[in-house]
Amino acid sequence: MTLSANPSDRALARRQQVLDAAAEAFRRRGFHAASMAEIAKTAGMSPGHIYNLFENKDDIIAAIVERDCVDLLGRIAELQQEDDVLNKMLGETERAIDESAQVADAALELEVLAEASRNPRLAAVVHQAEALVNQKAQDLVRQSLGAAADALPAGEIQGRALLLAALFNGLTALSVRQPALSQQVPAMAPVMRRMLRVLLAP
Amino acid sequence: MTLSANPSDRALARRQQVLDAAAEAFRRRGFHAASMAEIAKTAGMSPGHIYNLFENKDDIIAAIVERDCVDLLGRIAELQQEDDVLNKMLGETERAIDESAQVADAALELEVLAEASRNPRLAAVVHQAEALVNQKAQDLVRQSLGAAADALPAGEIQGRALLLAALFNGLTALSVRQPALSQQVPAMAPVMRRMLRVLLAP
Amino acid sequence: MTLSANPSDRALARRQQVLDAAAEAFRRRGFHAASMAEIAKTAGMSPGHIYNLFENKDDIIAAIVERDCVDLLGRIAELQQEDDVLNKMLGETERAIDESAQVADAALELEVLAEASRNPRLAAVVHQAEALVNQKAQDLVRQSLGAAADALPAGEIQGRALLLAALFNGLTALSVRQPALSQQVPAMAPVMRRMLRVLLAP
Amino acid sequence: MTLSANPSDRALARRQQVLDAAAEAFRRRGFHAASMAEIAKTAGMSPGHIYNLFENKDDIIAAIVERDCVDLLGRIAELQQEDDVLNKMLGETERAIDESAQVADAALELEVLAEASRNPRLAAVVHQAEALVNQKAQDLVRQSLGAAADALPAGEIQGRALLLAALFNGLTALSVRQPALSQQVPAMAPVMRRMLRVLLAP
DNA sequence: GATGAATGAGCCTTCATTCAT
DNA sequence: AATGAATGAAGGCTCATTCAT
Repeated sequence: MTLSANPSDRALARRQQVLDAAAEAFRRRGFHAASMAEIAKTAGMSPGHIYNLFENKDDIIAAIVERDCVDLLGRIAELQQEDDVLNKMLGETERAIDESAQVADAALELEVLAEASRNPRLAAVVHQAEALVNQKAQDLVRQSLGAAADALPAGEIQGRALLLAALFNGLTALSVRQPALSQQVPAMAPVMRRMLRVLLAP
Repeated sequence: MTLSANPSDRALARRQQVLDAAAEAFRRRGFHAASMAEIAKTAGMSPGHIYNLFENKDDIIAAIVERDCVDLLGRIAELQQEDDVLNKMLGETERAIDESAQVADAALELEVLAEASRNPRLAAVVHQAEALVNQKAQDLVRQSLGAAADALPAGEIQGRALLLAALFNGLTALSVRQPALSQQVPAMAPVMRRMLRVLLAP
Repeated sequence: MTLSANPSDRALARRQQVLDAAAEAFRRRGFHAASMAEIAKTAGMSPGHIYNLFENKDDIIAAIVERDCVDLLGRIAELQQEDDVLNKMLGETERAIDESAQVADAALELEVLAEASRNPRLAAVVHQAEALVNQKAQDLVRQSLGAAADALPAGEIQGRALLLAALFNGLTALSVRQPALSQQVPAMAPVMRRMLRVLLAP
Repeated sequence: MTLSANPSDRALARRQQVLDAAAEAFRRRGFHAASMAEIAKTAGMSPGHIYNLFENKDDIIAAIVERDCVDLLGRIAELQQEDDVLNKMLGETERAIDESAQVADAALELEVLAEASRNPRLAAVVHQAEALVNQKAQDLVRQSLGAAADALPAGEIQGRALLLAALFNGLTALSVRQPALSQQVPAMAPVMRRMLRVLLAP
């Protein structure tokens, strides 16, 4: 008996290596331009072995999306720990804008979406992830509204949650269009705060 | 001597054929997966001839971006003809959301952005287009604010213009994430109207 | 009636334009890399029209070889005007070496030979040209030997003529191998003179 | 574990297969007309795999030149083993002429030179090879001259070595121009012997 | 588990050549 | 005589994927 984890754990760790390597390669080169050879090299294993861990290249990107989704859910959950969600977000507006506008991540995110609009396998993963995120976003809005939530017309919560998502997705897209969006954060922050109030205040 | 247009016009028409074919192919398959052969076939010409009209594949997508940019500028200009920009937009909110959320266009738009984040040639075109659009967006905000525009702190106009852009870009991205976003338009519209007021009202 | 020459003359002049343009393009880029489009542009006419003057690309290079052959025959003929061929050549050894070692021309000449070893049409032209040149070379050797020529064994004249040709062809080839052969002319000239004596003196 | 050689040896053997196949294809079709597909088929592997062994098509021809250079150096070294270099060469004149005049090899050699005059990568290889060969040729001349070598003016050795190279290069070129040069060997041999004496005797 | 040699389909691009005008 | 738009075959090269070891 060795000290090493069981086979499944070992495989899981190997998968993580691949996901890390792939995420970096995809970010740097894009999904199509990143080669399996490059990923394998970065991950410190042979190209052939990747196929023992993942079905194919698509499978890797699907796994990355799933992992990123878990991250996002975690961050939403953290936010929900706060007593006053709105004020927490108002206090972190600058940071939140800046994070959404990181071009490096933006590229991968946009490419994933573009790819998902054609690749059913990836679409399924994205839709499932979005369903979870949207659910949490609605929870967040409801929590932020407090008692006032119950008085709202049907669909109001969902409308707010969707536009909240749109706003942050939009910053990601805009970060590619605007070469230096992060320098515009001071201009955007006050307006952003007003919009967050529209979305999260009763 | 014929009645036909001059050579330059002919070439221009041929270029349009290619752009139409390419836009469709890119939408259907993605930029990388769409082959020049496929584009040529759809455009009704030989692959070789495309290279008499465009430098290469990149050049085609750059031209598509430029064409789309002109379209968008035109639509903004139309909006500026209105006396009351804000009310015009409030009246067309549903239609505007729906248009931003057309998945077919979304795919191409997102892929262009993803590609631009790595391809300098395309990045230049996207940035230049965005500069024009952003200028027009600021004009629009200023016009909508009327006299109140002058009293605002520096950056306020730009902040509003940017978040206006982000909002619509975000709907585009979200349309891929949410399989049936167009069915959520009724839920989003009222919230959207409040956000537009934040962005366009004094 | 115009002042222009008759149609045939006009065509001949047009052909010369093409040959000049092609020779330059071939020298600069090589036979295969030089495109008909480039030649047409340099020649100041359309690609299509070249095909009214020449059968195809091979035909152009064949015509160039023929023209160069005429040049060479002319230079040999000039030399034959001299009373004392050997001394004339000994006096011009440096210049002769240098001329054979012009890399720019060398490239085309070598490429023509390489091409001729596979292309029967071109081979025919090269062989015919060589037959003429070799005949003249033998005449030159015989003239240089004077009365002593008659006493020589059969084949001696031909042997000398062939090695004379080999020597100059060899300088052409060597000029590509040796990056700065022209700087070696002073070292080669004295040896070259001794070799010329072996070939041209009784 | 097998008895097979280590991976590097295997790759080396595969490279040789490619070089053999490519040399044949280049000879038969020329460098530009020979396709990678043809080379791959002859070499008994897929086109793709060639790119695991060589960077690209240029790299293959460079390797062929290097291999031929090693061959030539070997043959010169053999000659240097002889006590009396000059007499050895005089005894083998016919064979030497015939070997230089093999049209099949000639085509490849000439094409390499033509290509080298435009392709810097190949030029570097050719120049480096020539530097080695020229060095050996000078050694050979010096050895053949014996003690007399020291009394000669500067540059004399180099001049002889260069013209020795030119002579054999010239036979190669001439073999393409003269359809049946090998039948002229008897005519050339006596003259050639006199020239070798000029180059190698004190 | 792990390697990396090997495959082969497919892509972008070039270019000699043709032909309607 | 002259144009230049148009063709289409072919080429070099890449890369996801497989498989013997």
